[in-house]
Amino acid sequence: MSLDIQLPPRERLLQAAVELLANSDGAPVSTRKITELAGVTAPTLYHHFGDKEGLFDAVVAVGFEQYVASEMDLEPTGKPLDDVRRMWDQHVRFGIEKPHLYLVMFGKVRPGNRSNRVSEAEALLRGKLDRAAEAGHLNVPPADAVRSIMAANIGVTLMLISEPEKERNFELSDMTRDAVITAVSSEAGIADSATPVGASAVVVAAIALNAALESSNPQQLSNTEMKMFLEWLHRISKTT
Amino acid sequence: MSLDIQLPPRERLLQAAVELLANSDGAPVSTRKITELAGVTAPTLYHHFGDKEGLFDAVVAVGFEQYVASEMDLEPTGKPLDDVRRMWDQHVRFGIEKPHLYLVMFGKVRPGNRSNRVSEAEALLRGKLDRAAEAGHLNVPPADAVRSIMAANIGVTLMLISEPEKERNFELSDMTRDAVITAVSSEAGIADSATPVGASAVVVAAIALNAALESSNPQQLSNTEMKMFLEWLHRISKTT
DNA sequence: TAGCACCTATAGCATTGCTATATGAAGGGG
DNA sequence: CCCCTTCATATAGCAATGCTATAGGTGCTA
Repeated sequence: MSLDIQLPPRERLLQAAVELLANSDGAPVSTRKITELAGVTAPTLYHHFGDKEGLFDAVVAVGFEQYVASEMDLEPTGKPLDDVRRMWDQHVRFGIEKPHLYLVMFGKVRPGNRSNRVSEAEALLRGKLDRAAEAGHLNVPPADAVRSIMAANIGVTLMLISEPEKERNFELSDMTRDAVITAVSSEAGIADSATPVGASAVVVAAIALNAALESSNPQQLSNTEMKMFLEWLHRISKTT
Repeated sequence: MSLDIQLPPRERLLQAAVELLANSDGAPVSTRKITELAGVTAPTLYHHFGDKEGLFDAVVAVGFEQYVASEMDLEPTGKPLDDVRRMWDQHVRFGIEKPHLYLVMFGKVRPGNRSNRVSEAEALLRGKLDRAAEAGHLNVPPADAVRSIMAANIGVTLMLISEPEKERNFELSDMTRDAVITAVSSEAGIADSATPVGASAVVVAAIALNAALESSNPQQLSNTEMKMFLEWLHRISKTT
């Protein structure tokens, strides 16, 4: 019942913890089971990790390295918001593939006491969103965008994990992902490659904007600016 | 250190459990502390609730009754999607006000094993969304809409709970709420009564145009014109 | 009063996380 | 070669945990 491969005890403990954590369905894993599987006695565990929590922190750290690596593996597409979409998908995939690890990493919420894992994951997203903001693709401050996206991403992943494997509907993820990303981006949903062709969309949107402007004049533009803007808008609307 | 008010032991146990759960910051609550506070011995607890989990289930059941009651308290506005928005807000409020209870109700995720509490909460939303669908306000099947909204709602609430009280930014909630609801609704946000007055119609239209322009550049404007046009468009889109 | 169902208490078991203390092994300086 | 230090592991056991076998009230109905 012990791990055959002869590794240093520290590694064996980590490996045993990972294995037991993965196999015991969310039920708490005892240090005794871990040390037994690792072929080691209790004090060894506490010598290396100080604490049960320390051991699990180490496990989580390993998992998080994998997480970061998998997020970094994605080559930038040049479009920051597309990168964000792929990071979302990667996040969900990670959660589905290693649900127990994910739950320890992102599922253990404590009031007023956010895990720094979540913060680190946010930082990864933040990088992309900053670039998106620089490129004028963002509608809201990147800090706000990151939290909204992250919250939804975690919520969706938790829900998918909680569902029986057979019932999992990943459209939930795509739908929610596009919803929140669209909401923070100035690309709006129409920009989605899934939507029709170019010219007509421009015309339709231009007409709509024209109509909207007629009913309420925003103060963001001066009178002269607005006049010119409307003129251009008119020109665009007349495109074929 | 025991509860003065003389209630039946069952109620005292429940009350003690609630109190300890609320005060011990996420740390596990021992049955001994509970029975001690309730002025009762261990077997009494197990007689009434069978299990520690049974006791907490009862606590959660009580909390859930409060949750449902608070959701039911909202009078229908006649616009199902507005009702959904108010239910979202109520959900978040409940989580913020009783974080520990909320975490037990919605935060304990187990792989492939969803709590029926969550399902019940979904059912409440489902009612409104079915009505929205009947009225033709939905873009996707109500079953899909419910899951997306619920996942985001829980994700946002968990994130708000995890943040230090002082840093809580409830705009996160509003933003994400409108994002997911808009995404599933065919109202396309513009007609939405919840999105304030005229100005936002301009914003939405501007965003749409911006998006359309990105995928296809019309030749009606020169490069410099287009650059300026986009700049102004951007400014308009940033209206509140 | 007797019987009966219901509720509660005494005392203790097995398991949990963790530790005070001791033992072993490896290396370096005399 | 021996001693000393340092690191790593083991022996044995503690306090706290969830839970229970058993027995003792307590209030009804007959």
